[in-house]
Formats: sequence, C-alpha cells, structure tokens
Amino acid sequence: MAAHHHHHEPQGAELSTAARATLEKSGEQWTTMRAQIFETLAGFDKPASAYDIAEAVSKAAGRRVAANSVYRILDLFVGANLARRVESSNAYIANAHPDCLHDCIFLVCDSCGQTTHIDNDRITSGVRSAAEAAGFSPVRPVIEVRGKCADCD
Amino acid sequence: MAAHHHHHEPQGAELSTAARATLEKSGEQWTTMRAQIFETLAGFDKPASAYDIAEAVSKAAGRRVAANSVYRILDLFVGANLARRVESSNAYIANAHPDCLHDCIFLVCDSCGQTTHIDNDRITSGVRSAAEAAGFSPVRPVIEVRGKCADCD
DNA sequence: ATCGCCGATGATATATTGTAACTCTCAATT
DNA sequence: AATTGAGAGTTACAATATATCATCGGCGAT
Repeated sequence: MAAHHHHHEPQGAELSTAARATLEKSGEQWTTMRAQIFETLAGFDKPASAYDIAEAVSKAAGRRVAANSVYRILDLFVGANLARRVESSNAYIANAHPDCLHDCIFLVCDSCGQTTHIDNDRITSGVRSAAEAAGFSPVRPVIEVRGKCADCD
Repeated sequence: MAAHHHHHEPQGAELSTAARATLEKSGEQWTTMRAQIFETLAGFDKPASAYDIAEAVSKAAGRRVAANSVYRILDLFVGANLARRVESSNAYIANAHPDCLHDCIFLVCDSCGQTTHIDNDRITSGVRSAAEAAGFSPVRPVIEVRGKCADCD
C-alpha cells in the first residue's frame, strides 16, 4: 500500500455522528429521514440497493418510505462522501470515514455479495494519470473487482 | 504503457469476420441474428444499451427483435470476448480485437458519452495483485473512469 | 421417413432500478 | 398573517434486466 494512513473506523452511533458532522459541514441538514437512511445503510453488511433501504426503513419506521426519497438522499450522501455507489452492483455502501476523500477500490464477491473496500493511492493515481495521458480529464475513477472473497473461495 | 502490442484494429466487415472466427472457435454458431447484433453494436460510436440495439436491429431488419434475445446474445458475446459491458453506463461496446484477452480500462465522457478504451497491463495487474493481497480471488476487474473527453473539455 | 432431441429464437410477462413532475408540510423569515 | 424554500410524499413512468414457456429447424437414432 502506498501512503499508510490510519483510519480509526467508527461504527454504529459513532459513525452516524461523524457522518452528521461531515454533512452539516457541507451546509446540509441532518434530518430524521437522513439519519434513518444513513443508519440503515450502515447496518447492512453488504451493498444495499435503494429499494433494499426503502424496504428496511419502511419496516423499521412503521411507515411507507418511497424509493425516490431514498434516491434523493443517497445522491446527497454520495455527493457529500458519506456513501459510495458500487456501479457493478447497482448498490450503495456507507463510507466508514466520510471525512477523508479517496478514490476507492471495491472487491465484490460474486458468490456471497460481500464487498470490501481497499485504498491504494498508487493504483488510483496510476489510473488517473493513464486517463490524462489519453487526453481525458478524469473526474471519478470506478475501480471494482468481481471475484471470490476469502470465505467463499 | 507496459507491453506494447500492436493491434491491427479491424473494422466493419473485417471485424465481423474476426468476431465470427473467435465465436466459432469457442464452439458457438455464427447465426444471422448474432451477426446482425454484432454489426449493429459495432456500428455504434458509443456504448449501446441492449434496448438501443434491439431498436436498431428491429428497424434495420424490418421485424421486431425483443430485448431478451439481445441480452442473450450480448451475454454470449461478453463471455466470448466479442463485446464488453461498461458497468457504469449499463451499456455494451464491441471489442475491436476479440482474439486477444485484456483487462481493459474505459474512459467514459460524462458530457458526450464517447467511451474510449485503453490497455495498461501495469495498472490492471496492479489491481489484480492488490485484490489478491487482500485475500480475494479476482475474476474480472472493472476499471472505468468517468470524466471529460478531450473534445468536450 | 419420422421421431425425438436440442440449440436458437420468439413471445409474453414481470422484476428491478432509476427519474420526472408535481404536491404537501413545516419552519424561518418578512 | 403571508411568503418562501428545503425536505419529503405521491404518482406516474422510463429504462434496464430476467424468467418462463412456446416454436422452429436441423440432425442423429430408430
């Protein structure tokens, strides 16, 4: 790994607090709905689709929450780096350290769906420079690896 | 770029011939429908969705071609390396050199949709080894970069 | 030859994922 | 009290993807 860089990986309530701080710092409100969606997303152990989240929040809150509300809020979260979208799964995952910005790499297990995330700045900056070398202005690298996790292997 | 490696990039009829050879080598038939879909896909200048292809083939052939047939054939093509799926666009692109196997990197312009493909074995093998180092057995790296192409920049 | 099998395709239906347009509510401000 | 604007709800729809069963045509075995 390139630059080490120790994350203290907050979980549960502590993670929500960190997420809230980040979101508010960007001028957005931390509403009840947003908190519920964030906590639900963080509670999944693998990437969740907007519909998974809508269903879980509906059940937990005892009232119907529509998918489009979930999408709005997920988009906001992705923009604020509180969550990431896993493109090859059409699903979202909470960001364990919203305060620090990385291009990240997801390892997605095709058999159990577990998705882990690694940081490797040497690789991601290599991808960015290769794109630049081709006359392209990179905005968002999408680097995901489909395969088998250690447990399923 | 790592290992240079000259592709003679076939186009049009020549590309179809190469695709046909590759597909038949893998024990599959090159049917009229498959040829039409391949040629249609190759005719697009940017990634095409299964529905785009279904529509174009329907128009060209004067009969209705259903999306699911297109999906079946695209899956076959992807499996045989005749086409690639661009995950972040939910779309497909013809592979200009079906006879040689690469992990490839797509540069997708968010403004015009143009998608170019680069090969860089140093990067892709770096991604594979990073995944392996994390106890993961990589099968298919998905490396795409969203951004702006030289023309739109 | 004809019967049955099989791969390819067609037809239909449905599931999943994602957007658009408009409304409602509530709280801050005027 | 009226105005405004952000957040959330409602409804409708579009786009992407899969499942199931039917049909057709070739081809080998009887």
